[in-house]
Amino acid sequence: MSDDEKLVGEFPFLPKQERAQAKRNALIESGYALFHKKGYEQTTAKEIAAHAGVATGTFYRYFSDKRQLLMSLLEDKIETFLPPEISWLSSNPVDALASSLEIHYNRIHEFGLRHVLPELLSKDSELAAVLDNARKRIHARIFNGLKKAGEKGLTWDDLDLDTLSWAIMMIVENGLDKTSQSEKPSAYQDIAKLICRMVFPPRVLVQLSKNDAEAE
Amino acid sequence: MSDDEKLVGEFPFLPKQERAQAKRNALIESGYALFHKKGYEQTTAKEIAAHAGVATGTFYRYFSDKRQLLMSLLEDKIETFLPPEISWLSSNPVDALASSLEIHYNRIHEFGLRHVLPELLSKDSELAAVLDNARKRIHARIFNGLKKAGEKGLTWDDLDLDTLSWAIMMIVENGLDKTSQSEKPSAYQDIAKLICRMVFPPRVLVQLSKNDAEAE
Amino acid sequence: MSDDEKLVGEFPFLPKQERAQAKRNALIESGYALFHKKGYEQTTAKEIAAHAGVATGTFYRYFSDKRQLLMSLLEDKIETFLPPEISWLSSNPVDALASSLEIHYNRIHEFGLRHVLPELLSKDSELAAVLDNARKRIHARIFNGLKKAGEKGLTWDDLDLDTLSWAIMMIVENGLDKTSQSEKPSAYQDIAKLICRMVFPPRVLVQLSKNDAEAE
Amino acid sequence: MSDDEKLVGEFPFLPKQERAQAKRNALIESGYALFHKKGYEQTTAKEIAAHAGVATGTFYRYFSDKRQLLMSLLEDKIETFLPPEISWLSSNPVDALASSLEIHYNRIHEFGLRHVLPELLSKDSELAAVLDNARKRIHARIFNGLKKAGEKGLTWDDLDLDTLSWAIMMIVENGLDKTSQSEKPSAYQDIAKLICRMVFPPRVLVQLSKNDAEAE
DNA sequence: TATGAATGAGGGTTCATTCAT
DNA sequence: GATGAATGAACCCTCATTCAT
Repeated sequence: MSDDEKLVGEFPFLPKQERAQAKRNALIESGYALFHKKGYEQTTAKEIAAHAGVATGTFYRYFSDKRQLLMSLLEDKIETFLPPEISWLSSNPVDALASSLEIHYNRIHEFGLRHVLPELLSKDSELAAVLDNARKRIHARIFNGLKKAGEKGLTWDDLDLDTLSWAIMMIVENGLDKTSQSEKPSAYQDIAKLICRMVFPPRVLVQLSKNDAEAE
Repeated sequence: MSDDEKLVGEFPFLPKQERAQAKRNALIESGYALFHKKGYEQTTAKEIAAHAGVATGTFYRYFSDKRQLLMSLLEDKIETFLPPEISWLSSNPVDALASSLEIHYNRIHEFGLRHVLPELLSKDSELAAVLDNARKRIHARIFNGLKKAGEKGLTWDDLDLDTLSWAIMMIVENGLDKTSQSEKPSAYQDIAKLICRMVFPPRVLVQLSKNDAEAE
Repeated sequence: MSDDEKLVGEFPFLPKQERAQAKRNALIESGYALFHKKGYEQTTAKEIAAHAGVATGTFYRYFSDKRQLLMSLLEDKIETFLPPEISWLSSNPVDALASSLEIHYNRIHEFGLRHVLPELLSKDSELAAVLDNARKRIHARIFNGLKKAGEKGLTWDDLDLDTLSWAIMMIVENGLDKTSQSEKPSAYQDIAKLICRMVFPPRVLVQLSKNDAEAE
Repeated sequence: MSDDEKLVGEFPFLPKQERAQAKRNALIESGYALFHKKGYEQTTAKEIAAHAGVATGTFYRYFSDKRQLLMSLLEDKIETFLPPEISWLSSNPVDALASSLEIHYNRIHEFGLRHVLPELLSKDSELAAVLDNARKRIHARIFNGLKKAGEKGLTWDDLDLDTLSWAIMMIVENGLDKTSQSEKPSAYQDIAKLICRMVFPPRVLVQLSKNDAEAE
């Protein structure tokens, strides 16, 4: 399956750029894996290089230092932070939300770098900017979804959308693993229900599910 | 010239134990201040000792290492994490909650170690345990408050209290500073309202404020 | 766009050897320029190659290492060290010497490698030999000039020509820039006068300038 | 002979400050020895520490880096650069100068750092300043000696003292080792004679030695 | 006990040199 | 030949920890 072996007689190479790209990616993946496993400060450039199967010096061909690798890593992976679009207008918002949450929590969990970042933020404003930007995008995405729902007259009419988006983000952003001792199957349903109660007045929820029932 | 040498046969002001205790405290406070300002990894034992006005070696008489100082520090300060008791039963739960939130956010903000901790957790399970324990206490406190309210029939009747407590904790634990660009005066009110909507059905909120009005 | 590719069936302008020679020269010139600007130790092979417009590896086709390039460089440029022939017999030796000095100081100054070499000498006897050889040639040139003047009976009759040549070399070799704060226009004249006093007894100087006056 | 062993029962220490000073000195001496032997760039901080019998880190307690050790070293040793006071007024200036030269050349030779410095000067202006200052002191010392002789009417009356001092400095500063192949016993005498010819008109030299003869 | 000088392993980074393409 | 990515030994420097005083 290796890209290096095709036909007879070996053509053992990718064009230069691709090979370099591959190496760069290997370093990013190694950085990711090791930051994830051991934390950022505890991981050395040497280790990352070794894990990627290249020499120490090669690390510095692709990245000016460890920090810059982290930045690249984040830019590559930051999409993971974005929650999926939430369809508030669906006939059954609780279920829809629950399934969105499940997908998102899994992605977040898979992207295990959240706990690596906080200490760095205070001393690295560029990094902070990258993350802050990601956060703003999440917030905006939630905000816009809610706004559409609001325009249809579905939400509470005295909502502060900014605060609400933020609160949802807080819930969405923090994995379930914190209290994972319980890990009950209905967790996503329960969270979805809570969030819906912040968003919709009860009558809307009833109405929506009635539509749902009729539609069946 | 030392404080310890005056006249003959001087009495040290504090019994030995107390003086040692004072030194220990000075180290903890210095550690706290420096971790806060520069981050945990960026702070050296020497700096902490210097800041506390003792010699480097003295640090190691009181703490086996930097990590252990952090643990002690947390045990001293962890109370700050605990939100104040929330009086869900108050006649005006939104206002009561808003004011509790404000107090708590301020305390959390003042305790600036939150951003120092996460990376350490992954490699130090003992530390994780300390924090997890704090978290459990917060959760329990919220949980119990809600339970009492539930027993009075005030809350939604299909609540999963565990999940709800957790969601409130997520909102409560994460400072407002994240989206601090807005920083509107009504922020606490808005958050409190959202939380109350997760907890109480509308009619209860109406009822409670009616009581409130009548009481006046 | 390369110079090598124009039309079909292009003739390379230079035979292979010449092109190689050109590359070699480019490397030497680049080495010279960079050693001059940044010092020997501070200049990397990569930089020299880049400055010469060739790949790093190409450097090592032409020179076994950086040191060897320096040697070649010196062999190319060492002529600059040689002071111009000094015409002691001229009717006005002071003026003649002054003008020779001016020319030589300028050449020495333009060849800015003097400050690069000394440290290398102690650890590289081959390099030391190259420079020592250059020095011997300078010494010999001065020595022979003086000898001719001596044979005409013009110099002090108790001169040790070896020592005198050496002393002149010391003065000639070290630029004026050391005490350049003064930088007076008469500097070369003054030095020339001093040197002439080491070489000629006063009466010869008088005699020579008398001839000079008569000749006019 | 060690300072550590006196009497019975060992009193194995110097007061703290002295021990620190001793260590600092050991480092300076080691730096000196190694710079001398291998050159500045070729000597590592680790080596200096090892040679001084201390750990690498100890080096950095006493010096911020290698460069700073060099500066201290120079400040310690720079006196060696200063030639001894030259007594131009002595009855036999050639002999007096010859003996001064011999002393100075030996000192210079013993202080083998001259060849270490030049490359550094171009990139380290602080270091350049230290050396420039030393040079100025040498120049001033020679200058003043000459001035006194001039005031007594002993020297050529059309001397530019600045240039003359500089020329003498060039001769004095550069060891004999350059052309050391010859190394004849009369070398100092010969040089002294040359210098005296730059300074004194012949009649003064004659006069002075006549005085000398009479005094005997 | 308190001190702070000393330790030395280990981190980040550079660069002369090689070698597959 | 020419290329330039890759190598890895070696550099500089830091700092957690020890220990003689």
